[in-house]
Amino acid sequence: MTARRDPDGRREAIVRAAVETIAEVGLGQVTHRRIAARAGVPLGSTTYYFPTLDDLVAAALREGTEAARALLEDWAEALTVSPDPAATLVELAERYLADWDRALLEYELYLAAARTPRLRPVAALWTDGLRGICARFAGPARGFALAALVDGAMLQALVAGGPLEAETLRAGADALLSPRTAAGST
Amino acid sequence: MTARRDPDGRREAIVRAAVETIAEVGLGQVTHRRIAARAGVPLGSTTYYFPTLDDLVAAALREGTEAARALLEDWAEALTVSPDPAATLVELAERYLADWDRALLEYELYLAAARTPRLRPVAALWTDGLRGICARFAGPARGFALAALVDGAMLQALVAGGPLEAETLRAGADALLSPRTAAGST
DNA sequence: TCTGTACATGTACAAATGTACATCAGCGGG
DNA sequence: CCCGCTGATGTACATTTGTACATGTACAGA
Repeated sequence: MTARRDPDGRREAIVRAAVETIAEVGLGQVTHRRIAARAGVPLGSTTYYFPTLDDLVAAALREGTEAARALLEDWAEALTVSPDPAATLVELAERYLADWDRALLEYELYLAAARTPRLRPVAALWTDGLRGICARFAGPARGFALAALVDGAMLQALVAGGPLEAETLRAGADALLSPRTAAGST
Repeated sequence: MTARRDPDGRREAIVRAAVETIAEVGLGQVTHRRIAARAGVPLGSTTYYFPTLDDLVAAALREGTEAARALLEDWAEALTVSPDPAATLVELAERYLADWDRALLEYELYLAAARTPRLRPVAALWTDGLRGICARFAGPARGFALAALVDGAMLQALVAGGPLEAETLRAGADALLSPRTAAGST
């Protein structure tokens, strides 16, 4: 049975393949041919749906990041009902990092955004989301610090090629979430 | 006056050009030709001194990171004599980030190390150095958290394309360096 | 059934790239 | 000055890549 036409589905399959390809080989090694092969479509399809490779990559980064950001809603909920937000935050970060590809994609996006201003709104999907959540529990300044800590701790785990250092993040979260000033401080 | 032979100097010039090229265009767009042009040497020189582009890139990453790590000794000294280590740390991070290229190189290295285990020892030059210093002031767990916070805060500044958020880092450093448990806690 | 439009494909091509290496140049010692 | 070794150069080449597009196919409406 020959597949029926499904332009939307095909376009999405290409974007999904691009997400996976970026995670696997990094932005610098992404090619049309790699994406096409991964999506199981002919080479010409990638340029049919996207004018340039940059456009395809941008679409992939956006899609990957939107998926990650959607997770943050679960984070917010889990932290809200948790009797121990610091411990919960550690668990959430560990779980996030368990999907290595997703984490790599995030940092690929960060580095790309550092060089390419038009990607910054995409990167902000995650950073602003995370910061917003952390600020809800620790106030603005400490909350933003907590978000930076989470990002930094996960990055360091990636660099070391190992798991998140739970005690490190736990100690930091404890300090930043300590009841001393979190709720009422400016 | 024709330049005399200086193989060591030439090799270093190539590595230096590679460092600058990586910072400028990112690891994914680094080419022999770009490095050679930047170093002001003929194309063949890059392959004369380095068997592969990967070897040249690795040498550049190492050199760039060693230079950055050497700065950490200044950090240690400044923090030691400072009456307000948190404020000093913020200043040091701000100054580090003022050299945008250097900061970009660091994160390029991080991301590369996440994918390429043989680069991890190079990345560890910075992460271990920073962690060691922070641990000296905040103890192991909180010190490691502080190091992650510094890395995360700088990364977020790069992503946003703006300056370091001093208040954020300041708030985090204050919390992690608070006298409550820093000196004696395990 | 025919037709026009949209979807899809695979080829072609110019440009770029890493690498290899034949050849040339510099230099020091005899 | 000559020679051999080391340093240096620029060309060549096979491969890869992004992009363009002619051609073919699918499909809905008349």
